[in-house]
Formats: sequence, C-alpha cells, structure tokens
Amino acid sequence: MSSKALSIKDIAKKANVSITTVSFILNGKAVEKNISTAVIEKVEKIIKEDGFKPNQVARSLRTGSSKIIGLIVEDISNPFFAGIARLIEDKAYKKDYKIIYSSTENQPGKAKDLINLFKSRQVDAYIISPAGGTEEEIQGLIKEHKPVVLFDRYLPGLNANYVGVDNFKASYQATEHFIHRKKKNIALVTVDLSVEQINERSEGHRQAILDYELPFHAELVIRIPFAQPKEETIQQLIHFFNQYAEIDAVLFATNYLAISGLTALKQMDKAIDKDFSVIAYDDGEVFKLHTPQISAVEQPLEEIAENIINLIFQQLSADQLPAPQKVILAAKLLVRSS
Amino acid sequence: MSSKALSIKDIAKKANVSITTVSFILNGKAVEKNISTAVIEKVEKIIKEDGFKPNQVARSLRTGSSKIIGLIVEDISNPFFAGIARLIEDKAYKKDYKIIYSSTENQPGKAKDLINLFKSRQVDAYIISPAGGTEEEIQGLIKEHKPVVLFDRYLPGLNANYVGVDNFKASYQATEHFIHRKKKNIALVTVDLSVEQINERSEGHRQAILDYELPFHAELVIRIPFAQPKEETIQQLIHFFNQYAEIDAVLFATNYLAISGLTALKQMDKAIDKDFSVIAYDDGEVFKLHTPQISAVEQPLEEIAENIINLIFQQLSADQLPAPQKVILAAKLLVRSS
DNA sequence: ATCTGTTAATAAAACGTTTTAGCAAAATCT
DNA sequence: AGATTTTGCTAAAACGTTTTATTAACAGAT
Repeated sequence: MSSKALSIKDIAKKANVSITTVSFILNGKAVEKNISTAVIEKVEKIIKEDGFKPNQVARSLRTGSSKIIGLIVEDISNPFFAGIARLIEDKAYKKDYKIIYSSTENQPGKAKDLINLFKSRQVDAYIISPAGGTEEEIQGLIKEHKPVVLFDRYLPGLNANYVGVDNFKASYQATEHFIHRKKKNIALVTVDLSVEQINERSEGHRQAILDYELPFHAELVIRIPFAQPKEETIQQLIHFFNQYAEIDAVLFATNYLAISGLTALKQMDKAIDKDFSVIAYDDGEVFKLHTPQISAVEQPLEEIAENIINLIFQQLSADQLPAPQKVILAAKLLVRSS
Repeated sequence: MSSKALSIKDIAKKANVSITTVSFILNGKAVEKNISTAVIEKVEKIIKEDGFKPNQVARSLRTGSSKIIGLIVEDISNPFFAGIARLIEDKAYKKDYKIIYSSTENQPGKAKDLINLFKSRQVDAYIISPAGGTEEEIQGLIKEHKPVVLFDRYLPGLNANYVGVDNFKASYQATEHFIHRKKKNIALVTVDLSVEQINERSEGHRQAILDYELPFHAELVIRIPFAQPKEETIQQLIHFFNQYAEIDAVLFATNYLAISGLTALKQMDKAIDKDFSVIAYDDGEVFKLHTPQISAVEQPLEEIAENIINLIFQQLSADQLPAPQKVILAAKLLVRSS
C-alpha cells in the first residue's frame, strides 16, 4: 500500500529512459541538453501522474545547498520576533525558500549549537539576532562565504550585514518628547544585558537629558536582570516607583519591561496621566488598548523584514559576496496620551 | 583558510583508521564493535581538536531520518501558536530534535505544499494545526507510518493523534457564567471558518442558552470573515453593537476577535461594566492589563505542548505506531471583572 | 567515402554518511 | 597442535540525487 517513496530511478524505469534524462527534465535543463519533446512529455506525464517529488536531502547532499534559510532569534514567542519571523517566512516562501528557526534564549551556548546545527544541515543563509559571545561562530560563517544578515542586535566586532533601527535616536526622541512636556525626572527602565542595542537606548536617554541641560539622576535608571521571573520584576518596579516619587515620566527600554511596568503601576493604583507619563519600546496591541493609551516607539517590522530578506537574496544570487551593508532604519514615536 | 568542511574521510586519514571505524566511534558503537580504547581515544581526540561535525544531510540520506520535527501552524505570529512553538521547541531541543515550522495562513494549498516539503526533507515527525482540506495529505502521512500529532484543530474524518481543549465546554461555561450573572442577551462574535474547533465554540454558547431556557437570538451571533482586514472587522463590530443595543454580554471566539472587539468598544466609548460584560478566548497580556480587566478562557499552553511532545516521542520510540490517542484538556475560565 | 558537427541520450562518479559482511590475528578450548 | 571463538578492524554497497564525460546515430560538407 504505502511502500517506499518513489525515486528518480522508478520514474526512469517506467519511462524507459535513463536517470540522467529524468534529472535533466526535473531541473528544466531538458532543452539545453537536447532532450526530444516526445521524451520530455512522456516523462513529465509520469512524474505528474505518480506525484513524484525529488528527495531534497539527496539533492542537498549532491549540490551542497538546501533552499533553507536559518533564522536564529532570542525568543520566538516575543511578538517582535514572531512578527519578523512571519514576514520573513512569507517573503522567503515566494522565492521557494523555507525557514528553520530556533530560539537562543540569549544563551551563547545554545546559539553556538544552533549555528553548528544549521551548518551541518547545509542551510543556505543565516538570519541572526545574535547573542553576545557568538562572534567567532558568526565570523566563521562569513569566512566560509555564507550569506549572513544580523538584525536587531549588533555585535561591534563583526563586519557583517546588519539591519536595525537607530536605537539611540529613538530613545533620544522619546526622552526629548518628555522634556518638551516639561518632565523633570525621567526614569529609564532597562535590562541588564550589555548588548549594543540596549546600551544605545540608555545613551539616547542620557544624552537628551544632558543636551537640554537638565540634571541627570543616575538613580532613576534601573537595570532589571534579564532572566528574572516576571513577578519579581514587578515587585522591584513597584519598589522603584515608590522610592522615587519624584518620577514624572518613564521610558521602558523593551516591550516586556513595559508590560511588567504597567502591571506594577496597576497594582500600585498609580494613574498614568499628565503628571506621570510613559513610553514603551516596541508597539503592541497591549499599548493601543490600554487605558489610557500608551505611547510607544514603533519599530518598522515590515521594513526590517524586507531589508533582511533583500540582503539575503542579494548575497544568494551574487557570485561573490558583496561588501557588508548596514541598514539603519528610523523608529517612529507613536504619541498616544500626554 | 576556510576551505571545505571536514569529512569523516579526513578524520579517518588523519587517524590512520578506516572510515567505518570513525563512524562507529561517532555513533557510540565503538565498544559494541570491539574498537580498542587506544583507537577510540586517538580518534576522539582528533575529532575534538579539528572540531569535526558530521554532515547531517548525508546522515539523513543514509538513515532516512533527520532528527527534525515539522511544525505546521496557521500563523506563527499569533501568540497562541508562538507560545506553543516555543514550548515545543524547548522540549524537543532537550532530546536533540530540531523544529522546522511554517505558517499555512489557513490556505489548504500552502498546507499541502508544506507537508510535501517536509516529506522531501525527511522530517521525522509532524505536529500540525490542520487547515481544512488537507485530510488526504495527513492521511497519507499516517499511512506511511510517520508520527503525527494534530492540535488545536480537529479534522473529523481522520483517525489521528490529537491534543486540544474541550471547546464546547469552555464556551458553555463562559456562557453559563454570563447567565448566572443574569445576562439575557449574550452575543457571540465568531469567525467564518467551518472548522470543528470553531463550531464547538458556537455550539457551547447555543447549548448553554437553551439549557437555561433562555430565548436564543440567532441574530446575536456574528460570524466575521476570516481574511477580512482588521479595520473592517472593527467597523462591522461597531455597527453590530449599535444595532443590537440590548446586548448585555459578549463572548469572543478567538483572541484576535476579542482585540478587534475591544478596539471597537473603545472607539464607541462603550464602557465594559456590570451592564456590559465581555469574555475573550485565549488569555493574553492585553486582557490582563485592560481597564477593566477582561475575563478570558485560558488554554493550558504548557499542558498542550507537553502532551504533544509526549505523543510525538511515544511514536518515535515505538517499533510500530501505537493506536491514535485523543487528549482533550480543560480550558479554564479566568474571571476578572463582573 | 570520409570528415565534421549536431542531436539525443546515457554510464558512471561524486556528495558524506551508515551498515553489512568479512577477514586476519589473537585468544581460548579440546 | 588443531579447531573454535573472540577481538579489532575494514572494504564496499547503499541512500537519491546532479553532473561530467562519453557514445551512437545521423546530417551535411568536402
């Protein structure tokens, strides 16, 4: 009944031609290789009738390529990454490429494993939101002339393709927005990871305050440990907000910190209003539907995905890799409440 | 410099042993095959030093298995699926399995493509949230004795492993909750897909109303077209709520419908309070942080993922496939406001 | 009639593994 | 001392493709 899957050999036998002939036809090289139309039609008919699909694994082994793009993100259940993944998948699918993805959970060990795994699967290209400590592996890929695009996170040591937003500017503008609204004590809630992306967000906050010649209160910057359970973060933030009652504005450096922060404020029964403003990083339904609506720094998902996939295909179709490009996109401040 | 990747042949040459010996050592069959410890150590040393990783593609071709599990969902950017994906990935990773995922967008064509693609990649097992119209393909997989687990959606014709929640009951209980609160006109906002899962949700709503001998108003059930842009849905719902001012409670049959619904209500300036209650399907941050908090039917993500992966590994390790199991889990009604 | 070139097809090697079957030397048994 | 078993290792086939030569037949040119 179910038996084995068909192979090119079965088709060849059935059509009374050689394996080679079938292969040429499968790969559209039939005319170029002078196969007669009679044979082409006969073979194509059999292929269609029997529903033969070539074994991609064998094909990969022979050709060294796989039509697969590896996507490595920090956490696929983070809406930012899930959104990017979905958009990239869409665009890749149209060019007949598939995506393998995996989450690193920000563990260099896991990230390295993943890169090696993808390598041994002969993935054709890599899209990576890199965890720190994976520089050598990524450099290795580049050395081997594999198409690579980094996104979201930038690793300073690497000369690789990169797509990201101008975090410094985004954060600067958010802070500036607060300053224009006469805020004096602008807190920053950020995360305890020393990756460029996060550092830039801190810097933007600081620089804006300094540029406008306001006093910079270092104690109003709180760095939440990355792996800390959510409940603990909430408690920590409640304590933070209580301790510094002078805070009149808060910038959250990530999506999930904003959510924890809003939860904390809700538990404290602290109103978000003209005396206490909030801006979140990365927009989401949560912020739009919140009462009051929460302003947010919106990363242009579609644009990011578009640029990533373009860079990838650019590399895939070039004979030799073009010089690495850095695409820095502008984030947009969505002002919702005052 | 970068050269080609190492092969088992290179290692064999360097160690002055045969390819076979290296292979046995790689696969932990060294002792069983009477390889001397001296040779084992020598070879392992070289493998480690040179950082040799066997080519998984070649391995797959030879063995017919890939250590890859295919995951097919409707949309990876839906938090429900992203959450499941992440949990499954975690658990699979621990057993040295990887995930390939893709989104079907509920198009049978794309779903079929994906199944075929995974097949030709020699994926070891399939986790599918099936689109309607893919019955034959899935039946085909089962015929070929491939491990398969369906989840979320159930296809009635198929005798396959399945993990899902009791949608009828969940919906029934949500409606019952409204009835206990003396609601008379309980609307249902659902989607225009005739999949079991959605039908059951409608049925639960209807049955509860009938069981409590309330009049069932068919016009209070609105079915939103699946592919309709969000903005249109919102307008449609505004119109719906205005048209039937008697509505005193609404059950949303999906996550994203609830979000559109809340947006509609916000635009209408309609308060959610004791005179107008709401329950959403699938919990999320949005509902917890909403003012007032929104009650929700929570699907037990962790439990679902756990059951899926267990069923998969059960099948992977059995010599012959065990009889299909259906695991129906209970959803939980999280009551938040009245 | 021989040479040249084109047309239509194929045989065989290669990709990097796993695995079957087998062989020589050493160890054990009779 | 010869027969048998165990130890330690390997040659070669196989997995299903793609691709490089190669061939055989025939047409056209000399």
